Amino acid sequence: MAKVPTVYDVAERAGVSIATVSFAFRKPDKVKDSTRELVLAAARQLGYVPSASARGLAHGRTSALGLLAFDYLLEADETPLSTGEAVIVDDPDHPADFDPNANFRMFPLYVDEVQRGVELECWRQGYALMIGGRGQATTETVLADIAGRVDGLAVFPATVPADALQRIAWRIPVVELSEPDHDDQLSHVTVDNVAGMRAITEHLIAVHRLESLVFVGDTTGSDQQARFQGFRSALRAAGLRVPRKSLSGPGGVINNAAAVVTELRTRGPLPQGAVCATDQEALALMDALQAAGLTVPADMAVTGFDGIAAGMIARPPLTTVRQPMEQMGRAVVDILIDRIANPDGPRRNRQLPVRVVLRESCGCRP
Amino acid sequence: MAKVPTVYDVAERAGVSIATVSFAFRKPDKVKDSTRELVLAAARQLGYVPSASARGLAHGRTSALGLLAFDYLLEADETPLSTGEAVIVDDPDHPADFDPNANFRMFPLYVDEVQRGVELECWRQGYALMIGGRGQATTETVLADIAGRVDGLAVFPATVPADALQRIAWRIPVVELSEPDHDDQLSHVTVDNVAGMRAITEHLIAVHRLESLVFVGDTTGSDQQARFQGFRSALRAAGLRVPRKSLSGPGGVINNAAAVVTELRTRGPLPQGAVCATDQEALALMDALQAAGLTVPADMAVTGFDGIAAGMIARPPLTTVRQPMEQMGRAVVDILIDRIANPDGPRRNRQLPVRVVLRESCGCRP
DNA sequence: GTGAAAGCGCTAACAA
DNA sequence: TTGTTAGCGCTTTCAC
Repeated sequence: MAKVPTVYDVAERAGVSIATVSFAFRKPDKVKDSTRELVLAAARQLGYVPSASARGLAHGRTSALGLLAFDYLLEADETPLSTGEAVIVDDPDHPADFDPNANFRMFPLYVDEVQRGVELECWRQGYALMIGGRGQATTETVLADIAGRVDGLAVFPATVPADALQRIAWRIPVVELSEPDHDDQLSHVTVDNVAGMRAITEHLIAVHRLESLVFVGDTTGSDQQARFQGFRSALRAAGLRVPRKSLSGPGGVINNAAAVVTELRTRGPLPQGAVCATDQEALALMDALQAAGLTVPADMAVTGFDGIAAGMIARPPLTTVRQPMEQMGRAVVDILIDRIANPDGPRRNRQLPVRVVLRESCGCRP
Repeated sequence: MAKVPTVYDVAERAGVSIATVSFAFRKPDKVKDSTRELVLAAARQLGYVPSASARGLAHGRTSALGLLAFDYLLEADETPLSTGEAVIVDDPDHPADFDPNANFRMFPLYVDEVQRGVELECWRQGYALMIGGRGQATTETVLADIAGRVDGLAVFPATVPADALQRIAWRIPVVELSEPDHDDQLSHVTVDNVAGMRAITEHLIAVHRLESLVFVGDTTGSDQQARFQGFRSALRAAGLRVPRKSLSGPGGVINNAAAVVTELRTRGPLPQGAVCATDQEALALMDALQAAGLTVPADMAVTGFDGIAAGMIARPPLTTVRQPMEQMGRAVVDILIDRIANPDGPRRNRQLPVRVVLRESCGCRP
């Protein structure tokens, strides 16, 4: 790459001062038409591209927002680049990327859809988006790295240590997703997990007449906690037996669904339905159930929560509670931009509605 | 937001010079352990976050890559934020975001999956990713904006004017996706469209014994051009009649599939199969065919190209040629990083293999 | 309407 | 090992 042209080069070429060059770009009407043309032409000839770093430094803002993505499901296997020549048809060497079904189980997930909402809204509002996270080195480092580049930051839950986040929030507005307000500096975007889970559980009870239900899944996160609570409240309201705790195999349901199924069977008669904390856990459970020779929903109904795409292509298609993920992403940006414009205003929280999506895994017919 | 702490503040607090602060962060081993601790502690207390702008300016690189996303399918309707309270179940006011099927017709598409590959590889290699584009104001402006922030840039085909891209490429490495090398400054990542399309056409001919085939879809892009060519070459090799041009309704197939179906029917006997340039066009065609009372694949087989998710949940599931999208994204980053490290090296081109995915729309049984 | 000049916060020689 | 200092490229008063 040859030397990168700067304002100075443009100024020299156009025979004006650097201030004029700057004005020509930023305040076109503060410059005489003819000089502006002159400057723009010079810039064009030189291939001048303003440095965002310099601009950000001088101006004090970057006009970019940041998003820190998950660390939940880090891509363990660094899918190698395919080596082959440009060939076709059956290539069992690259199953992961070439098997759409396998691929679809991992993407798009909750994070991805929310991220998309963030992207769309950012662009709509003229912001660039800096994304970092998933699988990157030290979370703390990445955090600071991203935070240093943007005017506002969005983070997924449990992505970074709370105190680190606090520190950032002191500097720029931060929105945390799917995490209740814990009286910090952060703004929050959440959904009504309790009501969503209560509704889907009520459906199982009222429509499918199920009476013995279990809750399956990790309940560490506050989202999941709330879902468990919604489940229990529906059972309680219906006068049914309320399980005290969630079933969650050692190491989580997703990688240990078989163990969960075993536990389910050894406990006595199989429950009529399993309400899962997330779609991914529900899908893993369905797989394990079917691997054990059981049929969903005949032997046991299964429901999820989130509304990820994989639920649609599952057999049977998964009944679930869908979060308005794109909207959540948009809300995040909305809040961030508001907070940037209004740094001294109060932090904002926003709760969005969820929706029950009835498919077949609960016993509904297509 | 209170005053943002800088190196100076940290230095003062720690009783050292700013250089030491900088070193403590960047070259920890060039600083005595005790002073480093001191500095880090001071930084922590102050909530210091290094400014990426300043760093980028001083150091000459940003350690971020850029991706300029599509303008193809701009989201016409700026989905408004849902207004309601946190409620549940049936909310016909927000169909788009809440109807998973509708949603998955638009996401993830080709761009999205490639983008994901870019993200994963960026993070794996310790780069942040700046994304811009889709739906954003003037493409030229955005281009410069993004380009000014990053060390390397990836662009989707037909996203920006060639000359603008040239100018950027003179400054930082640029990789263009799905576009053949046209002897510019750019590097390229492509797939073997010709071979892929030839293979799927051969499948129709050899396995399903179809003899009258049409090609449907826009052939403006070079990707699509190559696919049409592959289609023709398969027909020619089989000694079948080779259509001279593609069928593409006014304004494209996607929004005008009904017109294409009408044309198909008025031309004489319905062809036995329609080979489409892209999955999206194939899906639109299938919809229109079914709306006209025809059955796929009985009345007419349909195939696509790309391997987007929507093809899997279509009825019947879409037979297609899948591009290794994640790999393409990873390859892009790979090239970019190589070119950054090696600015004077030659530009690089890379072609990846595609794969035929047989589902039901071609006549194959599940 | 245009130019001169003072930073913005950080890095990297070079000195000490 | 640490400090001094000169930029990095741009924005933005303030003069002219």
